[in-house]
Amino acid sequence: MADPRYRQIAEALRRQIEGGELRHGDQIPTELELREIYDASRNTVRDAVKWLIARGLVETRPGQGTFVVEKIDPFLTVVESVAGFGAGEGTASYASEVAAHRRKATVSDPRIEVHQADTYVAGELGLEEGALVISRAQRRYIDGTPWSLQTSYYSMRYVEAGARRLIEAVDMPSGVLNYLAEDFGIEQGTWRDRIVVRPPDGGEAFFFKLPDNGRIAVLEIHRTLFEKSGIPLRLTITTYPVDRNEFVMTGGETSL
Amino acid sequence: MADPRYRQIAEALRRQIEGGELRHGDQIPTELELREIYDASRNTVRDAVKWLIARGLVETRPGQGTFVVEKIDPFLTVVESVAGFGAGEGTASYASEVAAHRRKATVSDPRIEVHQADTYVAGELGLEEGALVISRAQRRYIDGTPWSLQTSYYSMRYVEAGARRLIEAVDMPSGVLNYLAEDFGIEQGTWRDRIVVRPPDGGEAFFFKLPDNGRIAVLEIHRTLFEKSGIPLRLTITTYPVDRNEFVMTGGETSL
DNA sequence: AACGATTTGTTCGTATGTATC
DNA sequence: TGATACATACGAACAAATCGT
Repeated sequence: MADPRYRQIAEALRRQIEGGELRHGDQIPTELELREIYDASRNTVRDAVKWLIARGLVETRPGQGTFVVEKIDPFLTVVESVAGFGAGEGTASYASEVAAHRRKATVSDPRIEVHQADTYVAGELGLEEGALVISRAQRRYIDGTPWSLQTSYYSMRYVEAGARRLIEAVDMPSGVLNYLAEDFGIEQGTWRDRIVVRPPDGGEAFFFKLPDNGRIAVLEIHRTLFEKSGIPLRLTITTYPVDRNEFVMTGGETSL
Repeated sequence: MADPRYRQIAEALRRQIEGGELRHGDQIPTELELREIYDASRNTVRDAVKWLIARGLVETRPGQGTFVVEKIDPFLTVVESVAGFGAGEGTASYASEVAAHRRKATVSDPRIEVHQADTYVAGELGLEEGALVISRAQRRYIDGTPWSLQTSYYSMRYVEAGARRLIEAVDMPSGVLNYLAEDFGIEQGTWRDRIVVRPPDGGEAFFFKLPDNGRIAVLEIHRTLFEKSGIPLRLTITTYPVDRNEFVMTGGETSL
């Protein structure tokens, strides 16, 4: 009784959704019908629907109606395999992510930029702020739907040492790390991950086709990879929409 | 011009907030003042404020006003240290998380329960669904504010093998893993992490004092730790409110 | 292609309740 | 206790999107 009317109506609908009476994709009663069912004004039932929207339970489609949101099949992302078998690189581990669910992964050719490192990138790569870095940004899709954005930052010193393919806008299926290891003897060592959940910016919201309902977020995994010597090799920032992914990381000592 | 009035007002306020004219904690104009400033009805300016609330930019306090939300100092959580130095256990790694920022960490005594494993727990621990498991649940605080909820699940076989302290409701500062290793020779091996972002349930919202504005989420890290032999040792689920944490994980091969 | 019916979106007005100082 | 500020609720009108005829 203490609860306001719009909350009572919203909770009643929520019970129907979570109880299975209204299933994913179903249309819920129209505002006019809800007005009669609960004997409330249209504005009040609209407040109830807004409360459900804010919690991601329903979505409205102008001219059509209000629908229970589709549950998205979570996709399992393997971020790391067992230590000692090497940090999975680029396309290789990405393909293995997809294999588990037999979906088709595609990767855009990288967009290459050379620019000055901001405070964060410089700090992670152990460079002076403003030092030149190469960024390689790729869009990754699964079954044609946008799945993640990935940008890797490298110090210019690898290019100066001859690794010119770093600044070529071509995907390296065998991996940048293999290229650096085989041709230049640069071996990877430890890595460090940082996980951040934050609201998306406009470009991300557009790329991931995120609804503009305020309850959305993206998850970022920042991986700083070091050379065997301990020098930072690269920083990779991968951005995922939070509603489409589960992440699995494996590591630690292994008995194999 | 195409945008509705409430959006225009909301965007104007958003620019003032992000541009620094309105700072964190500041009160924004009252609804009556906004009504005069933008020459709109009270309901319209309220719609604008609701839009800002949904995006986490402001919060309302009945009887007081509407305020720009305080930016929370992100706390750096070290989830894993370098492989080969062992998966950081309970209190030990938790204390090290806190040390970096000189904050005071406290942990509640665990709430112990013996119950039947559901599908997920049974699957992770390699048990039959319905098999008996021990759960040890703790609340963790930093400087007195709730910081995370942690529940660990163990198979009953460790208790049957004599590890009776597993079912005692006392915090083990030296760690459960040390106890199992030193007294019973059970050594830890690989681990696997799963990361999930989801809406909080009622208990979590209460514990973390999360505002009921629909845009909140919690981040769960599920760590399945294996014995050296490959048998699952325990499943630990740690739940964090997403607005208070950043996570750092380190691992991989090390050159030390 | 045009139209009408349906449904949600926006905006206003108004009244009353509740929380805080 | 009164003043201020946000919360809830109702009614009304028109706009915009969608769909079927």
